[in-house]
Amino acid sequence: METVKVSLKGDVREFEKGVSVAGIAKSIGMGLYKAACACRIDGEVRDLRTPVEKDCAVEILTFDDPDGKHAFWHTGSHVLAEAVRHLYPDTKFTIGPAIDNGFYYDLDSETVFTPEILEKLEEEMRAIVKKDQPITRYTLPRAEALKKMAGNEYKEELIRELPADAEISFYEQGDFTDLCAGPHLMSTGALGAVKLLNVTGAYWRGDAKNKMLQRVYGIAFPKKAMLEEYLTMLEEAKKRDHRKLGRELGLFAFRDEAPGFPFYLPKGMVLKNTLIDYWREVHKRWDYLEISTPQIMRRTLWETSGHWDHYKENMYTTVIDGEDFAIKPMNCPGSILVYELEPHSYRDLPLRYGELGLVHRHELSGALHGMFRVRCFTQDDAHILLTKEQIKGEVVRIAQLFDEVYSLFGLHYSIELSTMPDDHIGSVEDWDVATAALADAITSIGKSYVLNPGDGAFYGPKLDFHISDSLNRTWQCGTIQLDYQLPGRFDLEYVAEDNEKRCPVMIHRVVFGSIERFIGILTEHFAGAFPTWLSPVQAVVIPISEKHVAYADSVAKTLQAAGVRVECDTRSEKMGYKIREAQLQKTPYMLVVGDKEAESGTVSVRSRRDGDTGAVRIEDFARAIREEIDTKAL
RNA sequence: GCUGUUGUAGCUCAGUCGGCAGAGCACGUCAUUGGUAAUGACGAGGUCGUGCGUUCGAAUCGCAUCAACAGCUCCA
Repeated sequence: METVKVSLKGDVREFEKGVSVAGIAKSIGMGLYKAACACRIDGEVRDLRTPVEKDCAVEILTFDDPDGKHAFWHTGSHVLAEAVRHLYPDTKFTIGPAIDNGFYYDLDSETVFTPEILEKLEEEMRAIVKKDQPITRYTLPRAEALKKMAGNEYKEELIRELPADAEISFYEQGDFTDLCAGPHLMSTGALGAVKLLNVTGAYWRGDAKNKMLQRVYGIAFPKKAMLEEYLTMLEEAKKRDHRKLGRELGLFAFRDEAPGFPFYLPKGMVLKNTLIDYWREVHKRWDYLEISTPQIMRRTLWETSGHWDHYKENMYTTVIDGEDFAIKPMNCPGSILVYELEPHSYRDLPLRYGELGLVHRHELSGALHGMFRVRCFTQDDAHILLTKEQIKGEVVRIAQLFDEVYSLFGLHYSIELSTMPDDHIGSVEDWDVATAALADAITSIGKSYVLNPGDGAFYGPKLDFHISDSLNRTWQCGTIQLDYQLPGRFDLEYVAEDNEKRCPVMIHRVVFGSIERFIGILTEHFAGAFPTWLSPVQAVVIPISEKHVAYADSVAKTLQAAGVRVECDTRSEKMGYKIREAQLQKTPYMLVVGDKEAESGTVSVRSRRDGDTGAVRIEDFARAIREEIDTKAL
């Protein structure tokens, strides 16, 4: 008998050559076999059915491993497809992958998959899981694969894209067969608890020109309790939703009269202004010069910049004295006009123009999403003009500034490098150099990035800084965009050391992204309980009865004088009622004052986080909260 | 923009088969003056998103439209 040596977590065991990984798992124990979802052979994720033909290291992946989960959910999508096949046999299957949180299947069907139908499908899925059907894998050469999928133009298209000589793999369970690369579980019974979440539209191959399919989303777990825990987590996440909190906390609002255009309420305005104060402090320290450019500028400007050709769909336009003007969707051309006002020397570079620019963009109605995606927003923009030699150093400097800002809020971010899109201006060579410069700068400071091919701006590649919301969806906040095009289009110049005139490079960058999106992110990140320095109301004084109103007022005045945003709740309600309300408003400190406090010149401090923390002298409280605000403590 | 879903009081939501529009919270008045998450009584508040239609009669059925939500596409 020929054997192979298999290393399992450092433990080397011998098996018959050609043994499947499933067989190996079984030999270790039925528990592991049942929990196994996929495996890694010499570091590569594979199917449990893979025969082991040579000595190697094998790792059995369960649901606890991300790749194990992936296989688990991928099988979930096949079970969904089988259920659809049983109940709606005319449906054409397209693609059905696992995603970060579950799986989906894109279906082409005359039937509209309503929530009621999803329930029926879910029932059918449970029946399939209960039957514990074995899942088998086999391969076919292209011609036979095409024959097998005849009549399904989607699968045929996918098969034709594979190499002509490829052995094309299929997975089969019950009466359902799917073209699929795997890996998959060994049988449908392992799926445990399944749930279909919703149905949405999705274009075939992600192209809006193609037919829109129906995408059914689902999730599955090995145990029912895990599914319930997940659904509870989703409910909890909804409570952090900035749209809900924004209303409850009186921060911002939307009206039908202005879809996508936010209204800031008094408390939201305090938050916004506090962020802006902080932004000014940081940018002054990092040598930025603040400017402000007009809201509406002549069409010819946007023609020169290229926006009129490449961004017109998103621009609001108007006519002044019979001439076309555009409401700015971006701030860069304005900054360029400022740069042009006077000649510049290489000694002035990098020249950093900062601008809190209010921009308007006609976003598609379906894309609007609370403060995350609006049609009118303030970018904390900056345009930096510099020489090619200065690029790397400046990008490093910007990335450091970003890190300082995000760290202050305790935000985690991921970086994406977006490269040249189809619709672009400038030569491929320029794009290559610029893209490499960005990549180089990020790696040089020990950060890593994910490549996002073809997603750059039309004028240059960019580094995007993504931050997650309460549901783990990521939103682009910061961006650093390198631009070799605009300065040339405007014939910008600087006088170099050798007295020659040269054209500078431009960097566009935002840290918050937009104040609106950042406020949305912060609201969800803190679940509305902003750090004291950002809280619209930092402390509320609560007199126990009307007798104590005068003292409460004096406490409020003392704190006001110390620069604390304080309110005094003098309504004739019981203390418990006022505390409850202040707590629900996530006010950092509640200062309860009654006879004892009035006599001793103290306040009884209740923190929203730690509850009643006892009485302190008013001056001491003022000093402590001042310190907390000044250090911008989390 | 596309696909699906949802619009009833400021908020959260009931409203059965087409037959007088409902609750809790919030709001107002009055009483209560209190010690760390909701005091009590009374009161006011809605053209049921909007328009057109079907019907003796529409919150309820149909069509259109607006907005929101989930996702796709797009994007800070």
